[in-house]
Amino acid sequence: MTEQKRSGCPINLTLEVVGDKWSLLIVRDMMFGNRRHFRELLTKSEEGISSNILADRLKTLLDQGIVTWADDPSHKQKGIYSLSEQGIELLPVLAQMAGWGFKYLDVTEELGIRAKLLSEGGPKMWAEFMDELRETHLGMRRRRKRKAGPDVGERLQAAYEKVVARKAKQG
Amino acid sequence: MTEQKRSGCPINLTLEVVGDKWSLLIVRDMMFGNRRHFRELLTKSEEGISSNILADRLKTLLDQGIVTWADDPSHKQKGIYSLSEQGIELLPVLAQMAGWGFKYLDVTEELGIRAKLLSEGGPKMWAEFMDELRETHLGMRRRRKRKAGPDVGERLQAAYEKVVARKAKQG
DNA sequence: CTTTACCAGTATCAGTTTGCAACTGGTTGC
DNA sequence: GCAACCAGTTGCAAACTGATACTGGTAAAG
Repeated sequence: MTEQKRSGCPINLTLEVVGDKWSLLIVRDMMFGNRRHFRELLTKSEEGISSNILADRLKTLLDQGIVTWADDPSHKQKGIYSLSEQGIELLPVLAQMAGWGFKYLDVTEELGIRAKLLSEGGPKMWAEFMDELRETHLGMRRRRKRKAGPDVGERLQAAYEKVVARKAKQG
Repeated sequence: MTEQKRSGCPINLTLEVVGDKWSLLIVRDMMFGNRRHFRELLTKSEEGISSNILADRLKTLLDQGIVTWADDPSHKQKGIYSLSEQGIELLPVLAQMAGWGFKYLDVTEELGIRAKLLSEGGPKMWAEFMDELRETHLGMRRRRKRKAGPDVGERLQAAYEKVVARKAKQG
């Protein structure tokens, strides 16, 4: 109600919505890790979010229309969180942030490989990945023709696992 | 020293650096408003940042190498803040955030017009603007040939002023 | 040369947010 | 029917935020 905006600038408004240390990480985990349940987001979080913060951020992401919620028919207690179109369209923001972080910050190899590929892939790859997200989160048929090879999501995941495996072998 | 990272993920690391409600607004004002002095950033801030927060954020932006500081020869007390290459390369992040905010949030017309143009202009326009920023902040000669028309920065500013003028006339 | 305006911050302190840890109330699988 | 799992909620100390006042100095005007 009394939530007054500091200004009507699009950058400011975006920051008021997702400009904190956790919201975009939740979106990231839903996008790239396909975490859809509260417990998944909680326990598989690389950064170790705490449950009250997760609950609070999910509430605002829901209020903002960035994610949606639905019953999980397989389990009376479970709910499924999905990205909305608005949430899916945060991908380019995340991709640019990932690219910048990869270039300038002290990124670990296994967690940086996705950023590298996504950055090299550019807007075309992002659009393809967003189409895949529309399929898994919105239940939409893909507009774009399915490419011959594996999905963008699968390629990113495979590249990540390859690095993890190599590092494990090296010890 | 004891500043431990939550994870080595590029998105997380980026958020740890600029994932708060003010840092990117300071960068925005330096980029699009050419605010270079403390007082300019303080008093011309659309959102009304307070001096302690501004001082604190400038300190971390300096620590992170996103902005640099130099004496202003014209005034013994003034310093000039400039964007580094690393800071200039935050432009695509800001542009994507601006585009998303413009599309989904309650942006005012005069503050949204730059976002609209920048979004429509795409990566090519961003690259051109970044070259202009390298000129004004790094003192570099432009690599790209100077286009016939006015600068991107000038075009954005002119579009903003046009909207302001029209709204003033209307009432 | 002295008064006023401007400059870059710092200090203080109340209010808010964060985040760990423990807990609630329920469901599912064995 | 009992252990494990589910989605959160609660309590509380510590950290962070932000409005306001203030410091110590420089520049410009009269």
